[in-house]
Amino acid sequence: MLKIGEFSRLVDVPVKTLRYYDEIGLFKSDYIDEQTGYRFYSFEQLPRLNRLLALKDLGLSLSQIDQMLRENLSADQLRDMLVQKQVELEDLVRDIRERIARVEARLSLIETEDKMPDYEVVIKTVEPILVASKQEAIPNVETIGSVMDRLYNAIVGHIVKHKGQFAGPGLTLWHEWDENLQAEATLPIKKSIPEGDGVKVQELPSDQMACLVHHGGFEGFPRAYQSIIQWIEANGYEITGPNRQVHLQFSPDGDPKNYVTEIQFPVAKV
Amino acid sequence: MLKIGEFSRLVDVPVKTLRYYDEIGLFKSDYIDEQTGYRFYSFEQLPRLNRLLALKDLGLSLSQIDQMLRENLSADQLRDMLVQKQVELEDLVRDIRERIARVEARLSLIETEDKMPDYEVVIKTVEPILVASKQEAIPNVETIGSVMDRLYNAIVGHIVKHKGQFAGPGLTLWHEWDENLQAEATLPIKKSIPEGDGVKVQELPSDQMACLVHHGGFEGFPRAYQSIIQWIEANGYEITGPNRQVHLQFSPDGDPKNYVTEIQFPVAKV
DNA sequence: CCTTGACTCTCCAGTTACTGGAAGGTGTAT
DNA sequence: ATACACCTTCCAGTAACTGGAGAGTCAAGG
Repeated sequence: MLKIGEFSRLVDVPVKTLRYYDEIGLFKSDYIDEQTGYRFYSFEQLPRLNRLLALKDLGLSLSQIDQMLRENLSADQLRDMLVQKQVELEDLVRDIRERIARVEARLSLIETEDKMPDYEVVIKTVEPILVASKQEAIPNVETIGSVMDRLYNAIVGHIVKHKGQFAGPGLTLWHEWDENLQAEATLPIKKSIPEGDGVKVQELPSDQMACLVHHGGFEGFPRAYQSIIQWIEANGYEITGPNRQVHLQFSPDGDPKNYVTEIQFPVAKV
Repeated sequence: MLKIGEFSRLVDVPVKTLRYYDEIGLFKSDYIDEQTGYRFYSFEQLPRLNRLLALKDLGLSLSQIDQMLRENLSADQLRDMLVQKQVELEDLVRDIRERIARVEARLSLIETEDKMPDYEVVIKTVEPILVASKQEAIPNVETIGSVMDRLYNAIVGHIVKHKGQFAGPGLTLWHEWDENLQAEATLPIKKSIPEGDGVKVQELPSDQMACLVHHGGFEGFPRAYQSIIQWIEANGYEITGPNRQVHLQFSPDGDPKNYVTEIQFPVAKV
């Protein structure tokens, strides 16, 4: 019979931890002196504790270990648990690898720019959203403003005509980037309305998006786009569809300095 | 101004989490209605939150992030933190890889034996220990018992002669395994005593040991040794010195069934 | 105008696997 | 007798939330 301190030294487990295992019923002392409350451990307990430590070393939780020690389960069950743990650990390694890649991307950004980046890119999942939309080709960059105005006005008119309810800020989808610029203006609505007047009604799907928030007028967009695209490449994603501009704060006659636009690119891991 | 739920949807962060960040002062709402206590958030807060999320994505703790957002630190400090994080993450990956290897080793053990292993091997660090010891060659396996008896008796005699104090169970070191078997019997003592009678006094160093506890007589040792050596190989360790048998429970005239012996091999990762 | 349902508030408890500390009792060596 | 090493219980804290109870607020529909 060994006192807790001796046993602790023998098995190289802190006294506090042994008391904790005792408390939660995972590993009880063999015998307790009723007078003093001293715990005593025996050599016969060593196999159980060593099994416990070995399983802990595999990364299993104490409650899992408790289960395994209590009901001595079949080899099949045991193998299942271990295989599951294996998968879990491999997932974890992948996650951490990605994280390391992000840290490295940021480090290289610091090397080149010598400061925190201007824009922060975050990955998030957007909800599906019901919108009324209208699409049009844009002949050249100078006309973007007027075309978008026209598209949004047409959608607003159509929604009002059908007594639809607005459900949030407008967002523009960019379908083509080459010579023939294709923009789709959309306005979220609460319930579906009939199509017509060149206005389509559709649900934009839920998707994983790389997002960046831009404050100010459109003249700052090129830098913002450059940042987000650079980030997407540096972090091993690829673009999987049309990007969005969410006009969080916008009024056609307001001061562009107060505009807030979120740029979103649907992405997936390469 | 957005209510917490709207803001939550915008940034894809749970309401509960926003309230928590508010509570710990990491990210406060822009304005609180004094009547209702409702929190309101503004678009101007987006950059700060996005930076926060980006840093969290790198695996930094909230208190580190708080620090980084509060005092906007130099590029050097930032780089240091990131490099440190990088090292930390790489260590973590290594740890998990080892864990995966252990899980795989156990799985393959299950495949071959179709049950939990008889012996559990654990890695632990043993404390340095002061011992009186005597070494001798053992001509053949049959004589082990008598030789060990003689050695231990000699050491006991020597310790008693010098009024030394015993400090725990005896342990045997095995120096050579080939034809010429070399065993060193040792007995822990509390304080140093003079050498003599062929008895040496030395401090066994602290070391990392692969350990296994065997219950019963010496006839079971071959299987135990096989198990531990197999484990050491399967888990990518190598043996770095003489192994020990710690005679936790032993008396020369007791019933061998009650013997408890811990077999320890000093090991290091390959 | 009232009700309903969605939303918000605060406060409290629980999660994991311990770790640290305080206050007080026990065992042994000098 | 006393010092000290060791043991006991109980309480609090860790990180980053998550869940729930009970109560107040807001906007839309009937």
